[in-house]
Amino acid sequence: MTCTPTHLASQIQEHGFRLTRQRLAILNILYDSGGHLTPTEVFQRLHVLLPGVTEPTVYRNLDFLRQHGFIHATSTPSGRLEYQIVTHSHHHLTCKICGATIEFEDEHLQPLFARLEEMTGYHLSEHHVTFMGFCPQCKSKGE
Amino acid sequence: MTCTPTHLASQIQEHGFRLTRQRLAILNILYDSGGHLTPTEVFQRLHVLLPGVTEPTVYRNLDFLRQHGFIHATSTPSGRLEYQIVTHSHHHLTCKICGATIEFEDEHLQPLFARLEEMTGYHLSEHHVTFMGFCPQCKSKGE
DNA sequence: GTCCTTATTGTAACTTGTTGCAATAAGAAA
DNA sequence: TTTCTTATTGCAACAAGTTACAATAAGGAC
Ligand SMILES: [Mn+2]
Ligand SMILES: [Mn+2]
Ligand SMILES: [Zn+2]
Ligand SMILES: [Zn+2]
Repeated sequence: MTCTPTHLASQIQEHGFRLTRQRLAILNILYDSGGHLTPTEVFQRLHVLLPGVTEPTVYRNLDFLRQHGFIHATSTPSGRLEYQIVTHSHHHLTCKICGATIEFEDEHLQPLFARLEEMTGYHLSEHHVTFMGFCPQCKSKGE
Repeated sequence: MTCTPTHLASQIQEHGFRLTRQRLAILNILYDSGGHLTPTEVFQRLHVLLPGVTEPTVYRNLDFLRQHGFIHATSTPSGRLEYQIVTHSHHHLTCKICGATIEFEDEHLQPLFARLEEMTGYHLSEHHVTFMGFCPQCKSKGE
């Protein structure tokens, strides 16, 4: 799976979507960051590259790219979205107290997904889930 | 597990927190609804009961009640939070296309949680997770 | 009941996210 | 290259959510 901005850009065009300067810049920003970015963080960096750009363009493009599978979103504990170019399928475990986040491989979720699909008839499409808990350091402090 | 507003109210006081009219009214609203409510929905209903109440009070109390385990929150696909008084431990499966949501019992998630806890040293505290996918009706239409 | 302490509230200003619509520019066609 | 179509953008106004701080009221002591 190649997930460079260049590769994603041609995917976008192959699907018949327009490759705007804004869209390409957002892909570059996400790629360079390597991790998760909030829409505000994307906007701040994008504003440097393309001074005229506005917030609605950022929100609309992040949602557009996510809807078509070019990037992934995950919910934070506070109910916001963060975006990322996912190169290896993974999920997250975040400490409710200190925020420490670790990743775990998608394969660990597959048995559960298989069972849920069998039970419910749904097709599970989630590839970037965040679970909440307490890290080893904070475990003693609270429930 | 008794989860009536009256019972939750005494729990709040037993923990040394103050039982304000606003706090009690929010519990009643969530209890009467029976399902998930957004902060805005809670505010609209609360405003009828206690005309002077403001949005920050709603957001602060929903977060307060959640933090101390009196109510539960779950993330929607659009990255917002919804709140509920959870009487039986359950999770959700939501269709990305039509929004159809079904519940499944907590016990199905326990084997995964046990394995993650063992692998990572984290203590998983999540009791109200929403997974995304495609319902049987919408399954054919998109990935 | 009155008094006291301070957790909780309302206010005002702010940040973050969304929507309708006219102006623009991506990409196809000539 | 120039022209054409329309997806995408910027703009303006709005909705949702957060914060600092002074005013209020919950609940314990008397
Ligand atoms: Mn990730
Ligand atoms: Mn629920
Ligand atoms: Zn921690
Ligand atoms: Zn559906």
